Amino acid sequence: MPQLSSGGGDDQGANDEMISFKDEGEQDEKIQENAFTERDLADLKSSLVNESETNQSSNAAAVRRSQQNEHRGYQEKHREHLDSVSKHQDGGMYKTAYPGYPFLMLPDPYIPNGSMSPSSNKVSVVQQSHGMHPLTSLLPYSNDHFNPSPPHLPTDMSQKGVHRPQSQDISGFYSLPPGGVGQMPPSMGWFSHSLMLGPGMHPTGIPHPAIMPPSGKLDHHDHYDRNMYAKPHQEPKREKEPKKPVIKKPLNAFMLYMKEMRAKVIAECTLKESAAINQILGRRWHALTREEQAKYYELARKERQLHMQLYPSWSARDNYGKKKRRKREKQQDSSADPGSPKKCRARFGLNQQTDWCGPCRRKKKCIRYLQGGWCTSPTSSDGSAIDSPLSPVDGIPPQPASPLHNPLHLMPSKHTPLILSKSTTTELSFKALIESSQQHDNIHHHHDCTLPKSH
DNA sequence: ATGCCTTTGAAGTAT
DNA sequence: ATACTTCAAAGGCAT
Repeated sequence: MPQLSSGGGDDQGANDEMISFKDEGEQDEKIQENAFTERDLADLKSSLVNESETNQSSNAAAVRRSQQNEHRGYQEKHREHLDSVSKHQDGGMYKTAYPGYPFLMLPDPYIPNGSMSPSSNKVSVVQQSHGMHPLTSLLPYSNDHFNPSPPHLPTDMSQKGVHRPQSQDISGFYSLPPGGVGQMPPSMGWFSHSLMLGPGMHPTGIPHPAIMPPSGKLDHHDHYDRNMYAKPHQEPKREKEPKKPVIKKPLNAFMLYMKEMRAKVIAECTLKESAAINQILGRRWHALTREEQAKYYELARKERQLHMQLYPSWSARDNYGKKKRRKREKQQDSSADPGSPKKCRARFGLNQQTDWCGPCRRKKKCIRYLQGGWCTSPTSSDGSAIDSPLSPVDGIPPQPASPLHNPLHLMPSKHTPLILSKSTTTELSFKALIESSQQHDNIHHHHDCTLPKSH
């Protein structure tokens, strides 16, 4: 599986998460196939983390942390911060077009004094099959969702990139969420989508999908229709509910990839169920070359950086625990005794230092799994252990012998892409999953979506 | 109306 | 330090 080496370079330090779940041999093989060597990756990583970014990120992170507990002056603070950011950009921060992304103006941090040549081809030379711009689908909101901006607003961003008029009181033109400019959304944020939207688009790119009304779900179209082009006199209503809008997490590399490829998979597979589609996308993600993945990691890194700049006081903690704590409840249900990793290792005679046991997430491959068993000893509803009932077939993880013997919560999802859930048991999905199961781990297939073309 | 499913990765909390 | 959890997107489906 193509992976980026951690190299400790990522400003978010997330690369240690990029763990292969394929056999090492397989990975090695692929690595050999790729001209993109580990060294290349190291170079890439180092190039991704350049001096300016480091400074900027660290500064932003510092500010972020320092403001973590400051909930006052929320609006003003963000406004001020954005002003400063904008000024910084005016100072030449955004000035160079990124060859890989013709429409995207990159901030200097990504093009550090030329040290990270955007034309290095290590990041941007991703084939744009399907005739889709690499960022097109990454923009959560296509042009269709936007109307032409007011004619009085500047539209020429080709020179200044994502210049956002600081002096303009945007709230005077648009009804902004309580966060005002400071709540301008991040994901593929103002710099990206404002640039991608083409002439006539409001350069501020306000608002943004990352900002969700406190109420929760909101259709993207709806979101933009209401916020971006809402009229100022809707303000009074908001005053009644000066709730802080929800700032969404920046999308990670895989999420960006999914955004881009979902439509394609839907078209190819005649599928609409996201669960099934995501399984396909997950496999395709692993089948991507390092260069291809690097593109998305790079984009994700930019997203995080931009997010950090836009919302220095934001933390993922802000959205933590807001969703149903279903998993916790599930765990309570299934907590007959999956056992701690330590206990699990001991139980299976694994090395406590090197072997992995537990939920098979991250880090090393589960030895137990490789042996055809379960990463942890699954337990039935009565708490009795069920030990490795099935053997893997052609690398396919053991599938549940029965619902009783296979509580889904005991099945590491990464190893069970074919869970036949209630939502995937339709005939179509079933066939799709069966077929995809036959291709599981076959990362070299070109069309891993051999789903029925018709119903 | 709300949550689940399903994926990977980032970042949070818990131990 | 490590393990584990939550949330990002998506849309059909179940409750």
